[in-house]
Amino acid sequence: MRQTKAVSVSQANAGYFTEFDTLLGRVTLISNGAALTGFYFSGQKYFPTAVHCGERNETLPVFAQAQRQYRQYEQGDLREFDLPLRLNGTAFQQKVWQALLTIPMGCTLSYGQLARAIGAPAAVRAVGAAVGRNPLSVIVPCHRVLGANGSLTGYAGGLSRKQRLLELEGVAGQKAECG
Amino acid sequence: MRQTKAVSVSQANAGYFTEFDTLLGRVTLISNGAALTGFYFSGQKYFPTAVHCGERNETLPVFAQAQRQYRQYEQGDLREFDLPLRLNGTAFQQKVWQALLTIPMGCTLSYGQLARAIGAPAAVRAVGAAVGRNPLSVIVPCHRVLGANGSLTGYAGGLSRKQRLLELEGVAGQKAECG
DNA sequence: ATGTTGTTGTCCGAAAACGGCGAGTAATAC
DNA sequence: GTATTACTCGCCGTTTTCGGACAACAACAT
Repeated sequence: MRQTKAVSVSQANAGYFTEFDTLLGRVTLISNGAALTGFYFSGQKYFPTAVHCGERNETLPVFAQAQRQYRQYEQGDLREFDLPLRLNGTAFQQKVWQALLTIPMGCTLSYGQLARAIGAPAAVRAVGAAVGRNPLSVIVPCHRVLGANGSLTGYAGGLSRKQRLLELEGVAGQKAECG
Repeated sequence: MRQTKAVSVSQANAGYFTEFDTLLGRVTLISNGAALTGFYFSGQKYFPTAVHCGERNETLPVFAQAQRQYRQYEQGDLREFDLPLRLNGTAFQQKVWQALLTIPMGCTLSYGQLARAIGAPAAVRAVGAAVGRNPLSVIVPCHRVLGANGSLTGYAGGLSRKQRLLELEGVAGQKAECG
């Protein structure tokens, strides 16, 4: 009677979640109670399994805060999110996501530039993978990363969302490297 | 720069813990907030890493309840614990631990008997391993399992503790199978 | 444009190692 | 002759390790 995999520690789940609707579709927010740990568009790739989402919670301050700021962002009235975040991931992923946080609105970067920025110039594909696993869409602006030739390449939430986010930020599709 | 293992989900920790002293040394209790999930003697093997313990909490009802009952047990005034428990483990481990819960105070069983009891008569060593990983010392009475020849064999909290627990329960070291 | 190749972190499955045993056999102790 | 001890080997779930496949790239060749 061999077992498939084993739940091992299991420790129930990580916290709370809520949902709200945006111009780009329904969004699920996830939190550990204090910081925001997830921002996923509906149907998004790598969406965490239910067990990681925890229980629904409509009163968490960080959720209200995130929604408020997202509304402003959506209207073009917010250029930078200011929220308690918690990025759960490997050391490599953390480095990549931290680097993403430094890309200002309206600017873009290529995967290669990003790789060089974190000191792993050859790990370009690995960077691509890490960018794809970004748990905080929009807030950690992985949509500001384009191919070296300016192509959209990919987006866990779908390329059309990436396109619209960039338009919203005033990037018409081509590269817009800043500094 | 290969990485060792990756924290992957991590999801912070599982809940709360507290500590108290007993005749057999300091004990750490762990809980998810509702049920008791851990009872570990200080220095015990397989003690969960800090990340699983959560934050200190001195007011949790289940902690008070557990300490009260343990005091009574320690004095020989309690023959059976009555607490909300939560056993986190693989399916196999759960079966083993559940079986342990049915061994009455003052009785013992061998690893082989235990294996047969859960319907896996050949999985004797696996049973031994599972018994060793028991997260709720004393409460899930893994100390009541002896070798087929009545020897103490092993105990995550140290053989002397196993010995003393058995003495407390009126088992003088030899087998005391009940039924 | 299209195809090919180099690179590297992560995921996943397979395989091996590891025990809180126990039964059976062989080697001693009376 | 019994009775103990010592050793060997099979058992099986879990944990660790290891190797291969994959990918939101980029540079180069054609």
